Amino acid sequence: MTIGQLSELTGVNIETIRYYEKIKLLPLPSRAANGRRVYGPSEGRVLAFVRRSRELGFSLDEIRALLRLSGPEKASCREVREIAAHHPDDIRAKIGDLCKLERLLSATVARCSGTTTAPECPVLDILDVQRAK
Amino acid sequence: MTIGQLSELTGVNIETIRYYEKIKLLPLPSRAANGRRVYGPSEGRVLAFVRRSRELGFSLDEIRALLRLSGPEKASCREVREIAAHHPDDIRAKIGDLCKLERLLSATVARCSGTTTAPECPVLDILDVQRAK
DNA sequence: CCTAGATCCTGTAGCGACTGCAGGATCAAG
DNA sequence: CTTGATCCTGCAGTCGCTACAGGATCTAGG
Repeated sequence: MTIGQLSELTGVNIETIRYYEKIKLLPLPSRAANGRRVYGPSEGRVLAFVRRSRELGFSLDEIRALLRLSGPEKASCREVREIAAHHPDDIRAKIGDLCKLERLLSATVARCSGTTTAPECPVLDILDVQRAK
Repeated sequence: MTIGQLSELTGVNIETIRYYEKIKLLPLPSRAANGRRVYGPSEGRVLAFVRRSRELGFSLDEIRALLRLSGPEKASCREVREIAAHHPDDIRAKIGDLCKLERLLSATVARCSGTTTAPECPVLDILDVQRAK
């Protein structure tokens, strides 16, 4: 598989694949005689794992740790749990923040007629004056 | 007011204030004889505006635009509305993503006993195999 | 066989929004 | 007069990419 095909298959940008290689998230792939990278199906699976983990909000460092744990068979589920466990809390907190924010912003934009001049604009008011959470 | 007091007052890091100045988000402050930055209450208000806008998810470029609109009295509310209006949608989309993610992750972590070895760990499974949204 | 365009290579610089540090100057309190 | 806090400038680093520049090589069509 060429890097382009791997990119196609996993939905990960070519540049990003090379970047992952550079920061040693992915192992150095073998090379064809012409110097081009050659990938097999196992590399595809690893990269898909990385992509999926990114989508779930894990950092590249955490993914590195997860890959280490999923590789050699000796790893314990508990360690995986430790990495994964704090995420739902973070996420819930973020959701809460965003919900408050969404209510405030859309209510404010709704009150904004679009006709008055800036000094009376509710959107500017809310940024300027209002301190309510 | 010194930069430290301004930082205290607004909750914006000193380094960040200087950064905002460098990228011309904030105007150059006047200086005391010893070369130190001196701020008045109006600078405090502007910086608080910036902070609040950041909390609401506006980019520094958008904030620059909002400041321009809120400054000279001629600005129209409609332009403000244009900048603000697309945010609630973005935010709602983000909330939706995060909710799905939170459900998936916490259900998975719950299923993870912490006792099995890595190959059977549900957390690793979900990253590795499962493709469901 | 030749050419055009696609794909690949390395290496480096840029993004946003900061954060941190080096190395020095100056201030305020005891 | 000394100590420690605060300030100054300027630059490098963070994260997770993305976008070049400038070249080499592959593949398909004529």
